Parts: sequence; structure tokens; C-alpha cells
Amino acid sequence: MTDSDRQTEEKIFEAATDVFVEKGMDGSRMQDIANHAGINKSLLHYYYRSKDHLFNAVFEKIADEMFRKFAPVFDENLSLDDKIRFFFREHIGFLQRNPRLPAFLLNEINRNPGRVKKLIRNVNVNKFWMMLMEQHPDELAEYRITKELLPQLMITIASISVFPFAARGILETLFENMDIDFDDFLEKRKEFAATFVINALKNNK
Amino acid sequence: MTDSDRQTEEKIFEAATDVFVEKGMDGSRMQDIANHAGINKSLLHYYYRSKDHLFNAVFEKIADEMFRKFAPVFDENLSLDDKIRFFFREHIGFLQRNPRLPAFLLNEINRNPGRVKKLIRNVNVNKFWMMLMEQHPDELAEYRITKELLPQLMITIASISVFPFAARGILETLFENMDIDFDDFLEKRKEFAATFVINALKNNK
DNA sequence: GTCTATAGAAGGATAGAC
DNA sequence: GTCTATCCTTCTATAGAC
Repeated sequence: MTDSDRQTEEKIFEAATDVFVEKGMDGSRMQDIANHAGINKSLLHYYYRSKDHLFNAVFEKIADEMFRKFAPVFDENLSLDDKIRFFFREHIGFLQRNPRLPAFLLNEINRNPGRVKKLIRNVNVNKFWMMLMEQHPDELAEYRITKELLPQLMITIASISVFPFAARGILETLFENMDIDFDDFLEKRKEFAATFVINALKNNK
Repeated sequence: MTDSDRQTEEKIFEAATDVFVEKGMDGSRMQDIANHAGINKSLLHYYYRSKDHLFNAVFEKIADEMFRKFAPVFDENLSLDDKIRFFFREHIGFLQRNPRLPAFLLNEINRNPGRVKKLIRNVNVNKFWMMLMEQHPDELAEYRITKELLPQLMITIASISVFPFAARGILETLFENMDIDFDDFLEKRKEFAATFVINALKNNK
């Protein structure tokens, strides 16, 4: 593969990412992607056979990137409270830098759930539970976190972090009426969310 | 307007609702809507000039329905804790009966935020804050809920309720791997969410 | 590998008969 | 008010020259 191959292929991939994330699979046009990449429309098909192939390449890259972001929490050597603080800081921070990813992913997955099947085959509560039990046995007992409660808790944490981005369109519009700055809201949310969750757990003693 | 007019117009509207909610504006086809309604494609244009007009009619009806669901909390004569319990029970219940609405609305609003501008012109934190101050002055003080914190709190509550539906595609797929039933998860979430939020507030004293 | 030109299909919209 | 037929545009995809 020559240098110019790579360059063109990458330009296409980046342009496709921009357009697909912005307009979704159905709303995107191959011509629009070609224009963004500054190349001829035929080249899209030369490098990526069809619109479907191109979309799948983009989707899988983004989905993989997104799901990885949930992992590092389990690698850090921190107390459970600090892990919660760490998660919200890192995760909301990541989404601030990529604010359109949640809406894109959630929507495309709802449209076609089969897409994620292979990507999340190895995600399992049991695994999470065992890692947590190993790392934080005392805190789990203190907070009365059971294996049955874990999905509710984890999805609640994800909700608090991800939802403002999934609902960005409404929230930004709402905030306009109210003298609230969306970025400021997000910045403050890192601390608010962590405190909120930790308080909820502490009171569960 | 004759009886048959109303019937046809309604059949079109209902078919359009089904198709648009399922596939989104960009993914929907007029032919598909006509088939669902069991009528000729031309009739769509006869009753609703264009695809855009038809979509807007559907969108506004649904958005209005959805936003109204947040209101009755303020009408009930309950303690703040009971209002929180009431909200999650009613709201998650409503979404269980209309599980596709959140994803549809969030996506279409992100795609075109202008759509909601007129619908939420009268939504305002000040109004919420004043209603709450009137109804629950003691509890607000006890839980240290300030006017600045209110948006964070309200959006957190909305997140916990709405996000599982917005992320239905992923969650249902995830749950398949784990012997968790989505409906069962939702049923339990009503109580979990209320307790979680109330605990978080109680510990904020 | 990159371009021009165009095929071929699909979709939104309208004209006109009944 | 409802249907058939068709226009016109747009979009994906490919053929073929360079």
C-alpha cells in the first residue's frame, strides 16, 4: 500500500466519520462524503465497495472507542468512592471532546441492534461483579451493593454521564431560555454526579 | 369534513406515526406509510401536502405528549419524597407503554434542534423553582437543594428514567448475554430509582 | 489510483381520470 | 376523495478512459 493510498483512504474514512456522525446512516450522502474528503465520489467505492461497508467501518471504530472508555475504571488502584469520581471526570471529559458520539451510537444501534452483537459478546455482569468483589469487598458490603443491584447501579451511572449528550439538542435549546451555559453545566456535572452517586450509596448503609 | 375523510386522515396519521417512530424521518418512505395505512400514496399528499408536513404533524403530537408527562408531578399534593416515587412510577410506566418515543424524539431533535424551539419556549427553571419553593420549602432546605443545583438534579432524574429507553438497543442486547429480562429490569427500576435519588438527597443534609 | 460519464433504481410529488 | 400513470430529481453504483 503506497503513501497516497493510505492518505486517500484515511481522508475518506475521516470525512465519512464526520458526515455519518452528523447525519446518521440514512441521512448521509456519498456525494457529501466525497466533497468533505475533497475527492471524487467513485473513489469511495474503489476503497470501500459500498455505502454499507463504509458505514460499518466507521461504526465499528467509534463503537469500539466508546466501549473501551468504560474499562479503565477497573484498572485503577483507587477506593470505590474515588473510582466513581474518576469515572465521571474521565467519561464526561471524553464526551465533552466527542459530544456527538452518544446520540450517533444509540440511534444507529436502535435502528439495527444486530450491529453490536459481536462487539459486546464479552461484556458480562458476572465479570464486573467478580472484579469488584476482588477489589472492593468491604465497600460493597458497606454500601449493600448486591450482584442483583449491580446492573441498576451501573446503568444509572452511565445514564447520568451519557444522557445529557444524548439529549444535547433539547438541553442546549432549554438552556438558551435560562442563561445556563451547556459547557459550564457539563463541567460542574463531573463533581455533582460523583457526589450524588456516592451519597446515594452511603445512605444505603 | 365527512366521516370517510376523518377515517382516512387518521389512518394516515397513525401509519405515519408507526413508520416515522420506527425508522426516523430520513429512513421512512412515503410508499411504506401508504402501505401501512392501506391506501394510495397520492392520498398522503392530498391530506398532508408533503413528507415534511406529515412528519411535523407526527413529531409535534408526540413531543407534546412527551413533555406533558413531566408536568403532573407539580400538581400532586404529596411530600417531596413521594413525588419522586410518584414520578418514576408514572414516567417509567408511560415509557414502558411507549418504549420507542425517547429514541425517536432525542434523535430527531438532535438532527434539527429548531423543531423544539416553540414547544419549550415556556419551560423555565425559575418557574419550577418557584413552584417547588411554594410546595416544599422545608424539604428543599433540608436537602440543601439550591436554585443552581436544580437543573443538575432534574436532568439527573430524567436521565435515570429515560436513558434505558434511549439505549434500549444496547441494553436488550447486553441483557441477552446475562439472563436479565428488560421488562423485569424496568419494573424494578421504578423503585430502585426513587430510593436512589431520595438517598442521595437525604445524605446531602 | 483517479477521474468523467452514465446506468439503473428509488423516492417525492403532481396531473388527470373517475 | 381516491386511483393510475408518470414526471423529475436524487442517489448508489459501475464502466471505461487516462
